[in-house]
Amino acid sequence: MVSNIDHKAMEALLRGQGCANSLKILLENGEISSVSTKPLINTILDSFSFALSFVDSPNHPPYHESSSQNMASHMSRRSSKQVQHRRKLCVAEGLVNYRDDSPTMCPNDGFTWRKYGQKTIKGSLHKRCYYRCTYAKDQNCNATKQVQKIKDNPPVYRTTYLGKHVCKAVAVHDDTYGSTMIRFDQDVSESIMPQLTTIDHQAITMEENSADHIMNQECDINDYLVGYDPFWASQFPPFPSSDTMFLENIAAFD
DNA sequence: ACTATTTGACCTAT
DNA sequence: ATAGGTCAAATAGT
Repeated sequence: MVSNIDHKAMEALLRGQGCANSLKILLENGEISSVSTKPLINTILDSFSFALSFVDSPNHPPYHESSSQNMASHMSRRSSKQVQHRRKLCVAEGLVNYRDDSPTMCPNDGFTWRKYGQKTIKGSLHKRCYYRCTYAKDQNCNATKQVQKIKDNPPVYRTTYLGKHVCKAVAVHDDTYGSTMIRFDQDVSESIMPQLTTIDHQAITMEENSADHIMNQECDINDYLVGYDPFWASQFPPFPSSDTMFLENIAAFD
């Protein structure tokens, strides 16, 4: 059973893939220009950002309902302090945690962030940077993220998202940011993006393993390739090129 | 002047 | 005592 939230996230992913397909056709036809490709690229990035934003959705039913149950089942085996710390880390009270390893330092995640610190991490060559939502004060948004370079060649940055966004800022796009491409030629529910699977899985993962293994998506960047799949192409017709289309669709979701 | 970033100090958990 | 996370004054950029 797919929830409404999952459906919307899937719609956004399909939209992104539709644009990727359109971009592919343009490239194959040699119709390459910033005018024709930029809107497509922007929409692809925004679609994925929008889909990711659902992961942080406070209304995500599977997370609130079942993750609490999972937590409760594990609490009996842990001290209250341990549980409190674990909660602070990630799991309880609607907090959503998601880790992304990307070849870019600032993946376009649809939100704007303000840096508030950095630390040298023991055993790591690179400092960890701490960001909080730009609207942390204005809208009491408690979302934060940590970015740390974990590989040099090729450069890979690990971004760990903590807390949930309650601000109204969505889909802020910045062309200087890169993106992580996703392969669509496998089972969508399990292989494309682990963060789109049920939060149950995340909670269990975090309990059974150390926090360092939460949603670890450390992959070779060559794994992130968009493939053409006739099934998805049939599910998603060619997408009109428009910078505003995505925001309009967001409004429609409200 | 306003906003964002830097960075040493401070706090908390282990 | 140490490590990781946050604060806040100083600084830089616009």
